[in-house]
Amino acid sequence: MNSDQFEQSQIQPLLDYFQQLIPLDSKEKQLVLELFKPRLYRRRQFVLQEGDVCNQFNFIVRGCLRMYKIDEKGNTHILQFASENWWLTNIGSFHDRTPSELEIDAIEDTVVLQINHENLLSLYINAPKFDRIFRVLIEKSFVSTQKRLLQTISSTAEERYNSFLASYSHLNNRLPQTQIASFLGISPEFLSRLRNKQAKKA
Amino acid sequence: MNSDQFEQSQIQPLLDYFQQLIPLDSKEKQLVLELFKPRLYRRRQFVLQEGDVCNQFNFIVRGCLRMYKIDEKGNTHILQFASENWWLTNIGSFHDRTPSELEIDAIEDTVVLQINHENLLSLYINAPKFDRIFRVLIEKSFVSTQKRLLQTISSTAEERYNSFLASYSHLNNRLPQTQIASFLGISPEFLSRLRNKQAKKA
DNA sequence: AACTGAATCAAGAAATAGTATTGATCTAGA
DNA sequence: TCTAGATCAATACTATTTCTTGATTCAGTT
Repeated sequence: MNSDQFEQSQIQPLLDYFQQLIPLDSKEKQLVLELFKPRLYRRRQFVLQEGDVCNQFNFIVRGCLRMYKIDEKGNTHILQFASENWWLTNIGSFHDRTPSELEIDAIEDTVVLQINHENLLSLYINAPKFDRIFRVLIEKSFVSTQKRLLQTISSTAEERYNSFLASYSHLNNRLPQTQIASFLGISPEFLSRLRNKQAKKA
Repeated sequence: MNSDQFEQSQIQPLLDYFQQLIPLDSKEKQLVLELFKPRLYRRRQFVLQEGDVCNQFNFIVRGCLRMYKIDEKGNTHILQFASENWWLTNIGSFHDRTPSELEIDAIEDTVVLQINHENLLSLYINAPKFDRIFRVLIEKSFVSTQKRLLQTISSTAEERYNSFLASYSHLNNRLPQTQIASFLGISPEFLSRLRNKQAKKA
């Protein structure tokens, strides 16, 4: 498979995604084809390192990324997972062109379609419909972050785990327990016990 | 260990290295301290990815890096290993500011001291002695590449393996056999048989 | 004071991924 | 037609990652 075929075969999920929000005309499709580039990240590979300016907006075709912060004690706190058909970027760093405090890396081998800052601006200029599309998609992410914050400040670990299950059931068996624990803000051991408890109940 | 202490403790091998070639005065040492930055790469982490411009000149403090090319069939061919007290950079890409066809990644967790393109130029301007130092060190690498090329076009796999042993005996037990095979340009299975054969002889 | 929801630490166990070996078969070039 | 090597498949071995469990601790409830 040469790299052109690779691009062809990977771009479709993104076109479908846009199409579902607002139909695109052929000029717009063409722009997407030109400006989004596929890229493979291997497990554990960094997509964004602390201190670098985030220059990419990523659409996940397959695999799974995580965005997280490492605190002074060296503990990692996962802000967000992103798997198939989700977006991930450090939008603060991307927008303001400031060094990122967050890191992004791949939990599994992951194929993304990415557009860099410059090309995204050019996309907005050449096809203003994408202003709306990106507004909508950012709203979606924003809302889901709000929900999660609310969960976090109002629930016990078990409740948070259950709502993780409700929203991300497809990731529950796919991700190592340590990652889920770090997303929920509990210790891996405690998550192990929660799971055990629930298994016995059922 | 805070990051200052980390820098302090890691820079010495590089100062020793330079010192051995040509003694440095304190201003020059100071420049080295300011312009070279320590960095840790974890096993499998990329130092340079295909398509990016190589912007760093790396001195290996500990660990091991490899520079390689992935061909159209997906096979990887290792051009060079670099372990303690060696240098590694894609000098073509670094010098011409062109996208790299080669990749560099870490075979082991590796600490390097790196200087970027801009800072290296500034080092040459502020301390012309480094023109000579870097000329010497690049000559060394050049000569060893020539030797290897000559080996490659003139010897059997077994001879090449033996001369790998002669030059890199410290890496023989440290690197996975697959990596050595890819360096020698043979299949891992065949290397296994070569080793077996030599073990029986002895 | 006792209970609950958690954390931390240590030790093993289980699962997975990475690496090496071996035999069988195939191939290109001297 | 030899020889130096590749390729494929199966198995074995090793190392790393992940999970589980018990013991202990701790800070806020009740």
